[in-house]
Amino acid sequence: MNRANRSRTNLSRKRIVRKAVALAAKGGFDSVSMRSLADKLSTAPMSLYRHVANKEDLLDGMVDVVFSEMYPPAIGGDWKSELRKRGTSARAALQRHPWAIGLMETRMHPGPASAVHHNATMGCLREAGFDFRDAVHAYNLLDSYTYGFALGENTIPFETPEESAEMAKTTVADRGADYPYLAEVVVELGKRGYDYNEEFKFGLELILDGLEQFLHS
Amino acid sequence: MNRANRSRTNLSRKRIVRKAVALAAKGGFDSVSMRSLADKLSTAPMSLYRHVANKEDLLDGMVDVVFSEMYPPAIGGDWKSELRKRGTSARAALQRHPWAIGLMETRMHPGPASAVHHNATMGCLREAGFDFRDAVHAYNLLDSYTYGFALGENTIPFETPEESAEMAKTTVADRGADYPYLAEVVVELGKRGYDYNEEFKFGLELILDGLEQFLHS
DNA sequence: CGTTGATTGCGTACGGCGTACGCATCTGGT
DNA sequence: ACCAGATGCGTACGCCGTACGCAATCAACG
Repeated sequence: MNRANRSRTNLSRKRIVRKAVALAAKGGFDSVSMRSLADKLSTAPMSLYRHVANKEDLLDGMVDVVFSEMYPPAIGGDWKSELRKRGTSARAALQRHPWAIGLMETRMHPGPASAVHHNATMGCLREAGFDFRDAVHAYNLLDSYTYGFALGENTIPFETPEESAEMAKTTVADRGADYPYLAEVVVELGKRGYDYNEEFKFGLELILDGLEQFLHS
Repeated sequence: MNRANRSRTNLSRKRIVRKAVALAAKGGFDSVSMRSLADKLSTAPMSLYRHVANKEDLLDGMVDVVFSEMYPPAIGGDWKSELRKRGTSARAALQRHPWAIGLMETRMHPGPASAVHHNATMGCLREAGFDFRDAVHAYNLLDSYTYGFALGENTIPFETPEESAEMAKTTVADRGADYPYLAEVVVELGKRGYDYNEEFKFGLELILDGLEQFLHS
């Protein structure tokens, strides 16, 4: 009766995945449960399973959304600047979707956007002159750095000044004298904070320069 | 009656944390629940809470075990070789304890081993000649790479040949022609597999060389 | 020795989770 | 008008973390 006139094809994989990403953005990754997601879509939990095999499959979809937001480097262009753009946009995407970091490289069934992206990046490296093995090396290096940086950036224990201060106390106060270098970090970083953009750029540039030298050697 | 003669102080934070790490090693991270852990310790779930504030606190303890297994670089030694040793042992530790990767940088209450380790690493960089800001840059670069690499290494979708083959099919078979570079990766890697040691070494060496150049510029 | 107060272990219970299973309802093709 | 397949959903099971409070034990003291 009530739901009788609800048009039947309101639900779809796409709509579900979209809402899941939105929900994760608003309430954090843990707030994405099949139950809460169903609520948000004004439907029942088990209804979702007609469009999504299981939660793992849902995560596959969510991850692919993130991949679709990363710039796919042009194959055959200026590899260094293309990969710089890729790195920057990848970090930005992971910053927008922190929940994705631990999932990106874990998927058993990569979606279409993932395929496009990986193909473009690998192609960019190969056409830049790296042979297969070195391209894999370079790819791994770039991605490890990017994901690792995002991991640190988005899960840093002190986000607010007061949390930082609290941590400074519990970490350092008692035993600060024993760990002078660590104390310096906590104090200094609490004072001026981080510029993550500059931080990321430093590493990315160093790696790209290193790869260029490697390529011409 | 039955348990009356059970010596009372069998349980302790240390024993609990140890068992938790062992359990994670054997059955995977998800198998570490307060219930299963209590089982392994022949006690009741709620008994654990006398020695551990909550599950988060338990994770803090587990993470500190992993930190304690990483080589703390000597402050004032040959920074490059010290950091190479540190990097190698850090990766090894994360390989032994894959469940830790996503947790290491997230802890709000770092344990003693964590403090020692971070202090040593930061000290090694400062005494190598990096000023504070650059030392932070270098530290972030090294750790991002290490954690990112471990993340990829330990969660790679294809571990067994058959899984690799299955993934090759679903990823590439239909649409392989559209993604030639990706197809190459799947096929080649399925054929000869990975040498993670060499893979990690490539990036670590490139980064250390880059840092050295940066230091002398 | 007896008493007492603190420490430690645990039984019960609550509200969440993912999802197997099967029925109810709607829709499009004949 | 009918039926077959697609779609939505109600119920139920076995997990999870943990709040709460009682029971058993041990340490200290009179």
